[in-house]
Amino acid sequence: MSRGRRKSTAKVSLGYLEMDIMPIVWRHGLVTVKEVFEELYPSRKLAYTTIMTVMRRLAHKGILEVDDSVVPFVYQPKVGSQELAAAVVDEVVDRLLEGSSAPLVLHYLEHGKISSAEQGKIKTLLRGRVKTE
Amino acid sequence: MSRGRRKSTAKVSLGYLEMDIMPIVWRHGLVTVKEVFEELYPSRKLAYTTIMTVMRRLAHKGILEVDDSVVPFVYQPKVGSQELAAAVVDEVVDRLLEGSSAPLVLHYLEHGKISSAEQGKIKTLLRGRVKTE
DNA sequence: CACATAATACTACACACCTAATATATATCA
DNA sequence: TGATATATATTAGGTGTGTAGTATTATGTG
Repeated sequence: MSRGRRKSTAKVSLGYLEMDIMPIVWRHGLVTVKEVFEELYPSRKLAYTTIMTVMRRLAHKGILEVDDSVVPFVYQPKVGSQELAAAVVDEVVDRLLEGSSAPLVLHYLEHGKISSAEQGKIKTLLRGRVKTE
Repeated sequence: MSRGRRKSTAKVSLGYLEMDIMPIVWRHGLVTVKEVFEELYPSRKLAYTTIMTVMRRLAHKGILEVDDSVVPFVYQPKVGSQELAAAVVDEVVDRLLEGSSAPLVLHYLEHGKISSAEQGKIKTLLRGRVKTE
């Protein structure tokens, strides 16, 4: 059945500030600490060095990649948003829901905002599904 | 669009051990520290007092309720698994995916195990959906 | 090149969570 | 009721994350 191992991104655990920074990085693709700092500043009055510390930690975790051959350093994401979100959420699903994602899916279908386009994708997926169980 | 407040369960944040304990509590409904300890022990060789400390913390967070009128104390969940999982995952979705749950839903429809019964529910839901967005 | 400016490195503190040892209180049994 | 077993309370160390100050290094400018 090859339900295979928890794939690549193992041992994922992110703090809230780390999570808040990631979307900015994804939007930019290549980004400096300063750019993240300035984009985040209006909503979160954090020190520049705070952002730097956190971005360094993200790099240390393998979630960001740093090019330190130029100054200021240029950061870029090593994993995509869906991949990372799925990895983080998997930890929760595995623990709280003991692996069954269905309740969560139902929850979001009921309460989340899903565009028509996405509903279409879902229907298509459902048609072609192999019923696992 | 009433992006409204995060409903009841506000400020949800659980550690991994806290999460590992919750399914046991849900299964029992009413449970003592000892029962949780014994059920968890085969897979996690933790001290009895460790479980006690964590369960007390969960109670402090309002996730468990304690009846200390009897000894040993009896704990019970104050929130259901789906509700709690959704609250925790919402934090991640709001941050990493900036609120759009669709990518996650698609991810689980593709990679998660969804029973036929659940697929049926999903289809029904989809049929009756108000297309938001 | 000297100085100002910008960036990075280092250090640190607070709090949450995991873990558990030790101390104290509560039941239970002979 | 005294001893024993059981449970709870207290205390604490280690690590991760949020936050940021200070020190050091690199860059740009006159």
